[in-house]
Amino acid sequence: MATILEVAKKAGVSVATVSRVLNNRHQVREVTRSKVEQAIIALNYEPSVLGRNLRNSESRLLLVLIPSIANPFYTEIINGIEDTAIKEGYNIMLCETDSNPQREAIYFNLVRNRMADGIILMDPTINRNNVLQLADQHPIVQCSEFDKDGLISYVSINNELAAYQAVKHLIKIGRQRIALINSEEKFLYARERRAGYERAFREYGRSVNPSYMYNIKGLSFENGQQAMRMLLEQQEKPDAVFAVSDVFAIGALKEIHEAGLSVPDEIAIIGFDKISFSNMTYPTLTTIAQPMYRMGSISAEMIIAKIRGEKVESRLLEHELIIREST
Amino acid sequence: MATILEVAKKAGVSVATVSRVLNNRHQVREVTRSKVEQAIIALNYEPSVLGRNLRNSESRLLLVLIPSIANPFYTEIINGIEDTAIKEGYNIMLCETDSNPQREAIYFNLVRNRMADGIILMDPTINRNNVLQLADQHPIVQCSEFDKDGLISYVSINNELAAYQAVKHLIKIGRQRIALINSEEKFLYARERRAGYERAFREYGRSVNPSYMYNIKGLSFENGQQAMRMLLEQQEKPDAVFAVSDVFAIGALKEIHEAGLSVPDEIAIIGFDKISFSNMTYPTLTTIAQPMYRMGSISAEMIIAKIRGEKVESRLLEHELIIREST
DNA sequence: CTGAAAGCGCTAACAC
DNA sequence: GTGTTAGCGCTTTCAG
Repeated sequence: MATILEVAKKAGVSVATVSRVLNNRHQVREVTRSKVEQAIIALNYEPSVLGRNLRNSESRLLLVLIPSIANPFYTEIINGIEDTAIKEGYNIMLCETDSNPQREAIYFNLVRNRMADGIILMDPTINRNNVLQLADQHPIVQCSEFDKDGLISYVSINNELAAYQAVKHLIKIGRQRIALINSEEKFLYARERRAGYERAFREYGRSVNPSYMYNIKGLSFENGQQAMRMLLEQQEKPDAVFAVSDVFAIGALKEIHEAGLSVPDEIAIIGFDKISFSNMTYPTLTTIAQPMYRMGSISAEMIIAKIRGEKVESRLLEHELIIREST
Repeated sequence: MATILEVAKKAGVSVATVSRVLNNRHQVREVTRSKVEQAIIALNYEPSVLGRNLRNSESRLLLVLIPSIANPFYTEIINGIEDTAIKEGYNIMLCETDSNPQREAIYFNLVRNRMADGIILMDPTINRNNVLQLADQHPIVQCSEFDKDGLISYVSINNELAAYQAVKHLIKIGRQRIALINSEEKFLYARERRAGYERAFREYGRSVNPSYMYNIKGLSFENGQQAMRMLLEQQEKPDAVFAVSDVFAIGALKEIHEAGLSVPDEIAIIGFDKISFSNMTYPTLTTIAQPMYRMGSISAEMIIAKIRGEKVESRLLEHELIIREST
């Protein structure tokens, strides 16, 4: 494996000159440059990023932390991150926390020990103190879930408003008993979406029925299915469901099918996120579209700006109600 | 940001000693060790992996190349990779190629310039010559799709046999007109699965009907849906479909529903992979389960062994036919 | 058991 | 325009 020194010798120049052509500094004569380039080709030389990183004290790596890569909500965000990261000369290290604090600790150390230049954090279950402590020393941006105190920059959507619009849509199509399948309320998005649900009820002079509101642990299809099973066991079944994720909604839909009920005739259902599956269900799923790709690409821009020492502003992006067959 | 030198000074020892306690070398007196440890805590010191990497000429990073993170087939494999990588002190850089040769080139360079110690390659569309050239110089393992010439280590399953069993299952439940929704045959798995499909036909003395065999571009739900649409336009509709991925099968299922046909009564359908969503469709999907987690974890073990300079053997793992409601 | 010192491969002052 | 040289932060002989 050739080094810069060997290239320099072969080309009959100094390592500094080689470094200059490598980094496209324009203070190199054309003749010299081509001599160097030939030596590079002859030796099949590839500059070691290890030396460069140490010298520049940077890794050009972005750490992206998600709870689970299997959750399709994150995949499009990651696309957005990756595209802009590459454009800016960064690569991403995608890591799953499994919402496991130990893993989280390992990954946080990756930025402490300079393996990564910054973190885009998408795990909502994170320990708040640890994050704040890390944010004190290192660039960090939260995407989707965030800390309301505003100490850490974030990009997200207006969850309260989105939920409000979702439930209002169900009310407008004439539904009376609207259930809520929600996550645990330790998550900000869960609290805000419940608030939106309640606001819609208030606005139409209705009172919420706590037995129609489920907070479930976990984020999988099966969890949504379980919640729906409980809901269907009630004396008076709901005639509509607002699920705070498409994944939950799809699980719920499955359960409704198994119970032999029809969607949307007997039960209307609305999800959240607009993951690609949501268009493959039968019937297709009404949902709130989050601008996931943009959320990712803006997160990447923000974290890179922070790494460069620039000031950045948190952002709330637009969402959109997508009406399809399930309502 | 404290350096090893500052710690050494504070503890009144040399940097060598600090390095020794950092790396748990046992040739350090207990008193000295604790002096150093206190200094580390006092200074809130974190060793820089940049210096260490340069010195050791390794990055402890594994590059994982997949066509698309949105494809659920890969997500469980990645889980397997990540778990064993962490156990061995490696982290993974997950990168999407989008089956784009330019991106592929960027990522291949990551190992050439020592940003990553090795590659787990899962993109089937890769340029063969480039891979072979890279494999000549750097550790690389193929997962799932591989090169039959055996020049590069791989872990996969017996695709021909799996497809044969899938089709045999359809024959055994009495289906006469069994269609095949396949990928492009530039992929080895597509060729092998077709071979398995044909073997089952031969074994039962049937001849294949080319108009029931579709090779489609792309890997998305929509592609499966399109293929099914074509299939349903034939004078004599198929009464069963073998799709080479669950994603295709789910798209096909959607199209069958839209055509008002019932599954499995009018058309039986079998997928491939056993992604989690395959259990949430209506009806649930019969499929071939690939041992995705194990494929991932074995790939990781193999690449790490290679990095260490050990010899490794390619592996074909067991699959399993999972019969559910769609057949 | 500990320290001195060389050096991993690169970049960027600084000098000419 | 180009070369010399001093590190970036760490690990590891080699001495003692």
